[in-house]
Order: sequence, then C-alpha cells, then structure tokens
Amino acid sequence: MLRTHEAGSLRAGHAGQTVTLTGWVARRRDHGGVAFLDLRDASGVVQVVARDEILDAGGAHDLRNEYCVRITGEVRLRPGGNENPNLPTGEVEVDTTALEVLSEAAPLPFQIDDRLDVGEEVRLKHRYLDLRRSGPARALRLRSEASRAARAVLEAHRFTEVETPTLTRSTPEGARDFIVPARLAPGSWYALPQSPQLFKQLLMVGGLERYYQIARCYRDEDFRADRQPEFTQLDIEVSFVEQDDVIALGEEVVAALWKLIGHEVPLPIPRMTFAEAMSRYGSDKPDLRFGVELVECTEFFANTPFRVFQAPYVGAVVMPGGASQPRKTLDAWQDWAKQRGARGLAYVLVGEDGELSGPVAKNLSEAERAGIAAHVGARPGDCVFFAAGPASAQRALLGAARGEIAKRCGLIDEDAWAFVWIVDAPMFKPTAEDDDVALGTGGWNAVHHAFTAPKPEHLDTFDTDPGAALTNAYDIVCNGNEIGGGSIRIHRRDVQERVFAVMGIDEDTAREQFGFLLDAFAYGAPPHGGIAFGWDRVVSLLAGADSIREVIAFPKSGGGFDPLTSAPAPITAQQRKEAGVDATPEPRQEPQSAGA
RNA sequence: GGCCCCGUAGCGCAGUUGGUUAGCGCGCCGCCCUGUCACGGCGGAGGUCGCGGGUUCGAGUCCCGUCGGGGUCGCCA
Repeated sequence: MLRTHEAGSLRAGHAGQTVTLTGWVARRRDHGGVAFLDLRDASGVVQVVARDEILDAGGAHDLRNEYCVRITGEVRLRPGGNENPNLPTGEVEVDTTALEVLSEAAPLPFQIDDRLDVGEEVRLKHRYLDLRRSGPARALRLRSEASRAARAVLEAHRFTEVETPTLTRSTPEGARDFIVPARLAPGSWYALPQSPQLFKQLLMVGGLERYYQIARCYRDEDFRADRQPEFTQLDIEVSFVEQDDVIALGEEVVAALWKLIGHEVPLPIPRMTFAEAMSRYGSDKPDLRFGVELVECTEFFANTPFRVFQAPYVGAVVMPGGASQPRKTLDAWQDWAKQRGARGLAYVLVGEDGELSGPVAKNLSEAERAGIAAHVGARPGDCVFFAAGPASAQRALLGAARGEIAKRCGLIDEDAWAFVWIVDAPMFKPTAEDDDVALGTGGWNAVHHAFTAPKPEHLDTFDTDPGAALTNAYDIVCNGNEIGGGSIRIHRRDVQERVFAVMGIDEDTAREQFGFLLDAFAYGAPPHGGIAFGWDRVVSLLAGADSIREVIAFPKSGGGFDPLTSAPAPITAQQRKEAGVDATPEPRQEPQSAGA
C-alpha cells in the first residue's frame, strides 16, 4: 500500500506515530511559512501541517485543491486550544516531513464542498468529482450496504443468485423495448429485457426453486423524476409457494433494509385490498403517513338537484382549515385539477358558524346542505372538495387532492415510515382507446402482467367476466411509493392460453412471442411466485434522496442523455453497415418444438 | 405528445417601468501573511446574458421560435 493509515482514522491514541497518508487536498490554509492542509480520503479528513521548506521540497508550493498527494509525518496532539471539535480527527494533526504530489488537479468546474449547492447538470457531467463529496459518496455506499443486506437474507434462505441474459428477444410485456442489432443475423434484433420475468419463470421450471438477482432492466419510455431508461430490480422467484410465503419473505427483506438506517419495521406489515385502497385513498399506492380519507357521497347525492352531482360516482375529501383560503387560492385549485385532466374541483366551504358557502352550496338541496358537513366529517373552518363522474377517474383526482392537501397543510411526518401491502388487484383493466401498448385486441389488458394467476375462486370465470377477476398479486407501498410488487404466477399452459385469449392475443401470436414459455409449461411446471423490488427507489428512500438519480453511480438526464459520456451518439457508416441495421431479415426457420 | 418553471463569468446567484461601462459571493491568477480550520489582507483576469428572429431610438429585461435542464399529465404491467 502507498499508505500506512487512513486519514479519517487518526485519533489522539496515534500521537507519536509516524504515518503515511494518501488522499486529496480538500482545503489549503496558507499562512506563509506554514500551511494547513485538510487531507481527505474515503475515510474522512485530517489536518496536515506543512512548513514552507517541505512544500518547496515536494515541488508543491502551488498546491491547489484536489491535488492528489502522499504525505509522511508524525501524528501529534494539536497545541492547546487548537483542537477542532467539528472533526472526528480534530484532536490531532500530522506534522509533515515529506510530501509527494501524486497527481495535479486542474482548476475545478465546481467546488467540492458539502455546504455549497451545485447544479445537477454540472454535477453529472463531472460525476467523478461529485462523488468526492460526502453526500453522493454516502449514497453509493448505502446502496452497496442495501444489496449486501438483501443478499444476506436470501442466502440465509438458501437462494441461488442467477444471471439472466441482457440480450434477449423482444416480447411485448408492456413497455417499449430497447433493441440491439444482431450483426450475425442482419436485420434481426435483440431486445434488452424489461425485467427478467420470463427467465425467472423458466428457472422455476428448471427446478432452481429459489432464485434471486440484482438485475438491470431496460425500458424505453419517457422520463419522470423516478425513472431511468436502465434501472435495477431485486428480483426474486420461488417455487411451491403461496402468496403469504412471498409476502413473509418480502417483509424480511424490507426489515433488514430499514434496519440499516436504524428503523425497525413492525411486522407483519398491514395489508389492504386494492378496492379498499382505491375507495379510501384514491390510489393503488396510498401514502398512509396521514389520514384525510376520501368519503363516498354517491348515495348521499342520489336525489340531488345539482346536475354535476348526478353521476355514477360522487366523492369528497376534506381540507382541514381550508375555508379560510383566499378566492385566488381556491381558483388555483381549479387550475391544479384541470392540469390533471379534470374539468375542475367542486368545493364547499364550511364557515365557522357552520354555514356553507362557495359556488356549489347554493345548488344543493336544503337537506343536503344540512347534512353534508356531517356526512364527510367536515368541521367549521374546513373546505370540502368534491369530484363527480366515472369512479376511477374521480377517485384518482381526489387521491391526488388528498396528497396535495397533506402537503399544503403540513400533515406529513417526514420521519415516518408507513408500509402497506396492496393485495387482490384486479386481473384485467379495459384497454383504453388511446392505449398504444395494448398487447392484443381483446379490449382487456393485464393490470400486473400477463403471467399473474387469478385467485383460485376466479379460475373458472376470469375469461367470461374479466372485469371481476382478482389476482394473487401484491404490491408493497412505502410512504406512497410502490417499492416492490409481485404475484403468484400461472404455471398451467391452459390457463396461460386463456389469459392470452382474454387479452386478444391469438394462438399464433402467443406461440410466436411466448412459445418458449408455453413449451416450458408443458413439462411439469411447478406452482411459483415471486416479487421484484425497485432497487433505485428503495435505496433513494433509505438515503432520503429526492431522486433516484442520487443513488445511481452514473445516471442519465432527460431524454436518456448521459451528460458524462454524451451517449447516445451517432455511429459511423461502417458500424451501421456491419450492424445490419438497414438489412431485411432473412426468413428463418424457427426451431419448433413440442406441442405446436 | 400536452402544460408549468429555469437558462446571466468556472460554480451559486442579483440585475428596478426597456435606458450610461451587466454586478455580488466563492473559485481562478499574482503578491503578502508561522496556528488556521468555509483563515486573512492587497491587487488582477474572466461575460456571444443558451441560440435565432422580431418590436423599439435603445433589449439581459418585451414578443415569437428553437435548443438544453427540471417538474408534471399522458405513457411506464
């Protein structure tokens, strides 16, 4: 090693020892004649004292921030009164006898100082400098610890870590595939996997029984704050299990993860059905750190004279103290709702005297005015927001309003962790007209994915009444974020074919796209199920980061651009030719197999 | 794809109803400083105000377009 000690490890007990340290000059305080250097390595910082003659001898008189240096000297207690209680190493300093510049540093594009704000664009462009800062470095180390903790849990259960291909076949699982030209088969393409879903099921057919992988996944979709074109899942699949087994395992993983940051997750984590989550919170990933539940008002307004409320669903959500909002703020709520595609957000203000006001109040019947506050649980001074129309859209609007109310009213305890399993999700949802990712033409699309098993009681009826079929699927939600989800899978070929049929995937299409899976199911596939955690999101929650970009070593910015490498980049004409990008594929004989 | 916000020195920001030579802090360069710890002092350099067009006697400032970044809705099982 080039060093004998790590800078951040030195304490009073080292006094008298001669040490050699390596690291970066975090700061230089030059008094002429003597200079103080803060020497930083991965372990921390220690103050180094260098006399003029030492700096001269090392050719280092122009030593600047972020020079990479090696110094030798004696650890000693600082002179009385010069201790720095803000540093773990603050009782000592290293009196330099030799200094060697290992590598000079050009003037920096931004300062490496934890106290300063730096724009994300420049940070990512020079991510290697950003990572010298304590926050970003800590985030990556926490990610490593999280992976280790998860592995420990799974290894204890005798899981096998298996790598699955990243060059695979394009299968329409929902998102758009990234595709890679195949030079040896001009005009044909690999796809990068959206998840290892199909492979892990094949591993179950292969008798692995307990599989996991920290797997990179690729989806070519538009950007969001919590999305990257490549992201990571902790992917798990187990044979011969039921829903409760996977949930228990998931809880064990979650508990181990949150233990890393000193939080004990009370087990078991509560469960809520999908239907309950939608009706009480207007979301399939409710944030349970606060109340403010949706109130069902459809019955209440069954005979209302107000035409807007003559709708298949009327719901309300109460904003505590909201009656005192200025007119301008209430108007702003309308804009807020319109931005979500709603016509607006009806509201009624409950005065301190209990009198109702606002544009909607006068449209209500006498009885409705008398009873509405009590029905929705509004108190004097509150504001009641209403949404009326098709249930799913209006619940989503009220659910969003619920979150906005909590934010504006400061109802969210930022230190709280609220976990919940959302279970019994519907198997299918109607295919929207503008749904360009519909897998088939059946008018129904899988809510989870096409391999999710129906609950046993819906096994016979899911294709005759798709809208009513429920699945053995479970999502784990933390503070309003879906951090993982999974299901018990279909392991019977006939059931899988019926599901494809409901989704309008005919036999030929199914055979072409998923033939290998159907084939596999013909050979004694075991019942199996699993779960996948969104690893970037999990780690960003543990790290308290606003964005998953903070817990990714080299994240991409908007549009899938990598500010560091400037990828994606054009290719040469030669590369293009070799890759066969423009070639027409030769008709090739698919190796057909059993059961065709 | 729709909508909202932001682009001024290497970095973070200010810049009044449109009006002289576009400022501040840090960093950078030079000189000084032997107990500092976000050291200090003196001096200095550094700007196509993202880009293009328009309005105007005059545009960093107003208008249109465009590019880049961030957020949001659609989308993402």
